[in-house]
Amino acid sequence: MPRLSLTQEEVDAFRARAVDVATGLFGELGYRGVTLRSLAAELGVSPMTPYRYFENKEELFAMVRTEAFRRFADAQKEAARTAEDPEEALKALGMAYVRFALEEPSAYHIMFELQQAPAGTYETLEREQARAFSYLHEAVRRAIESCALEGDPLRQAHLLWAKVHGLVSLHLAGKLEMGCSLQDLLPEIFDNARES
Amino acid sequence: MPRLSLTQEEVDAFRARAVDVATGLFGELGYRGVTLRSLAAELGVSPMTPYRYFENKEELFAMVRTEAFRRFADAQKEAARTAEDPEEALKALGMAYVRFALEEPSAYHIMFELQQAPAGTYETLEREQARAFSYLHEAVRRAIESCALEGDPLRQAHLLWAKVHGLVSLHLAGKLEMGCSLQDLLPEIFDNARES
DNA sequence: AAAAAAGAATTGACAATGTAAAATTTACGT
DNA sequence: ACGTAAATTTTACATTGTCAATTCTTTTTT
Repeated sequence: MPRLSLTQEEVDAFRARAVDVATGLFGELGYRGVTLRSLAAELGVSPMTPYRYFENKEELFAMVRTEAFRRFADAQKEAARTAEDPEEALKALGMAYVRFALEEPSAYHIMFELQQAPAGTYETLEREQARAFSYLHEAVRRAIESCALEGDPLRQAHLLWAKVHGLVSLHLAGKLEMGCSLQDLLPEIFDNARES
Repeated sequence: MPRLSLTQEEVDAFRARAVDVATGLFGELGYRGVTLRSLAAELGVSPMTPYRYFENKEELFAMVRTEAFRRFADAQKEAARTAEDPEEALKALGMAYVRFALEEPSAYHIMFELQQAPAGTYETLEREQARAFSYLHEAVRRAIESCALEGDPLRQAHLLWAKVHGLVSLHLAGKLEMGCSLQDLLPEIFDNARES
């Protein structure tokens, strides 16, 4: 009886390469702008080959988003790890958040695209999303514990997230150009956070 | 020389009806989910008829967004008009903002979709977007003038907008379900605003 | 009132896409 | 070497956006 010719490593390698290329394409051209044929061409394989590694375009897209969230979550994790006291941690997380959004705007676009697949469709994606938020949640919890912040941790974490995300969204949507840049507004958010 | 058979009113009427139907479809199914054929069927005309009234699908979509922004801007305008003092105005604008997002979530989705056409493509759309923001901007200006708020008007207006938009986005993306609802978080934002 | 003219609507057609199914190639165990 | 099953490619098709040709309507001109 013959064996598999594709090892798990090979499968993973192809997927990783495809996701990598697709990340650029999706970010640049949007979901509609990417065709599986062009992706296949970019990868140097025939049009149907990706279907051996991805269920369909939707799943490929989900994987691209998942990877983006993974990178983002890793950056958050690192920021949280580096900081010493809770207050520093919050600032570091905010900086890391914005840095990611500015360095990978297309990834950020894709991550927070409002048109979502019905919840529960892609577990890994949702797990990475949750993980990305967890570091902020934890940092806020500690900040409150050490009295650098007040209120309910989850609530305050959401508020902070909302503020930064809102700001970044408006910035990326080009709505902050009128003399008001992200850099200008960011500190205000952190200063604000301390006193509520 | 022969005359037009279609009066401007008839053209506008068809466009309005098409935009109305399309609003529901786009909101429910997303851009990809809507086909001009299905829209035409819904309107009871042949597949190509919409092309007499819209350049293409993209323009139809832009018109749908424009109308959504117009409704939103009108709601903001009304909220600003009703309020007596500047502080009330701010609160009223925030309430109106959230009310619109909750009552027309699909419109809100479409309005703030991150995948944008290159700026300058649809003037009317951009004009309505700017108008939607202008009422908040003006209210903040007055609040600062009457010392209910401090700082630079444009800056503070952007901050407020970012906060509310961020919160609403997270809510609509289903990211605030964990015991933290929009209703809970909203007041915090307004309280916060007064002290920066 | 009939014909002409041009606008409006429909129909037909085509290229691009997602993807299913068939056909082919490749690689491994015997 | 050879058979077998996996991997890939090739074919094929339905759906879409949209152009072009055709038909239908309405209005002006004679």
